[in-house]
Amino acid sequence: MTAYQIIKDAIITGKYQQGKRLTEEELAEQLHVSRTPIREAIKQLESEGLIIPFRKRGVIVREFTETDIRQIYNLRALLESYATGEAAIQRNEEEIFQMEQGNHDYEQAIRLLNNPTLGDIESIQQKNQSFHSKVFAAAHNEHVMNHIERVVVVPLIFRAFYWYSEKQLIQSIEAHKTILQAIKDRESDRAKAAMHEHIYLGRDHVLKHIGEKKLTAEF
Amino acid sequence: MTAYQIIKDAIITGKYQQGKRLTEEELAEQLHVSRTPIREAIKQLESEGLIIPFRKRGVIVREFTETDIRQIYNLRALLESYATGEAAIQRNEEEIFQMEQGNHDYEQAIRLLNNPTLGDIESIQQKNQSFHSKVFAAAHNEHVMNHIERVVVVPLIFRAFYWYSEKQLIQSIEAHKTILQAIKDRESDRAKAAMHEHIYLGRDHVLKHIGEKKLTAEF
DNA sequence: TTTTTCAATACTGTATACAATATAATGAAA
DNA sequence: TTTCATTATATTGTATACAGTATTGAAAAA
Repeated sequence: MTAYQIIKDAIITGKYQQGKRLTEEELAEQLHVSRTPIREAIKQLESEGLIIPFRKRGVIVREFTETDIRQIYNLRALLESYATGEAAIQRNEEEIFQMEQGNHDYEQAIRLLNNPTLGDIESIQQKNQSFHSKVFAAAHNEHVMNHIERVVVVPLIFRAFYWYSEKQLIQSIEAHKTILQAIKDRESDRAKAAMHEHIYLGRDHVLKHIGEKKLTAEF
Repeated sequence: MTAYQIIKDAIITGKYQQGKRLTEEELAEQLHVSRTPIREAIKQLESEGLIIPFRKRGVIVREFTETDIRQIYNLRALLESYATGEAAIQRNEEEIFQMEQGNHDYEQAIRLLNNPTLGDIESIQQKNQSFHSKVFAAAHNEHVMNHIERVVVVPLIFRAFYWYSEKQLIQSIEAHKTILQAIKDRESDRAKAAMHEHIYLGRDHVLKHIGEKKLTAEF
């Protein structure tokens, strides 16, 4: 694990809470490395928008407002739906197989769920992302892919899965199946629209819950 | 000027040609700085996709194929048209004024053009970008803005403005005016579509000319 | 008390030396 | 002559010292 990954994880999981100030020296000591790799990590995280400079005295972990979250999800919807539409045109049989497998894994993980732990949630989240990635890969468009990967990962949002009811999780499997079928049928517009809607459902789910329960580190 | 900006400019202007290999030490010597700021610059340029690692022995300036150019312009069209549609909804009077001023400056620069030098072309290009930026600013969406800023860099390498005829330049002023009017009228879809088309014209212009005259550093 | 000036300090920014490592070159074995 | 193992070398990765600078705090002036 690089310093970059460690710090990023600490932010995403909420170990470094929003608004927390970080200095190079402090991080270097915590991770038992020199300031050099820490500086590198900070620069990168800054460019990703996860931290922001704090008047030449280190950085602070960025706080995301409801507006930020809405804008980020809308951007995701824009990019991912575009890529999905392209995937419906460019995909080959091998990629169809990969996507089917990806969604199968996702479905399995959900069906086996019972009294989920934080680790289970993370695993589900990861399998969901893996399915999405397989869809984008089928678009054969490196540039769109890069932009999708750069869309800000909002801290603590992985917990959205924690808030899903069993019914909602099963609906998300169905959404994946709809997307996949449209891609198989080369119905580009339909695949695109289905992905768009799928992400909007996720967005609204998150927005509904951040109101109820503020995103904090306590779990 | 930071090391980052110097190297980036050298790539955009073609001083460092596509395929050229660069090492930290070499760059450090050329720019009369130590390897530290060079490393920082390289990391950033790598993340922007302008250079790619060359088997742990420095980096090479990335080469872009016709497919890359098409994909990048399509992505630009997607993001910029989205932002333009949002701008038509979110804009305020001050921003309208800024956009008008921006396009006025662009028009002036073109009308005064006569036997243009490379500097003139660069100035026009910059004024065009300035107008576009003012449109995106009116969208009040930092996240989309960040993505747009990342996608407009590569097209700079291909110097679209160098090949524009006077007639085409005047057409681009008109396109800006159409976009601006739609934003003023809060006609979101129309503004979006006009921007989309404007960028597609730019794309096709570039694609047409990369075949004719190879893009080299001699200028 | 409020504002201004100045010094202290808490940092970041840069240079440099050295460690680690992948690649290239060399020579030995097949 | 080709393949494999070994050494040399080019180059990145990391630690560290010191330079530079904005911010803070303290003292002096208003």
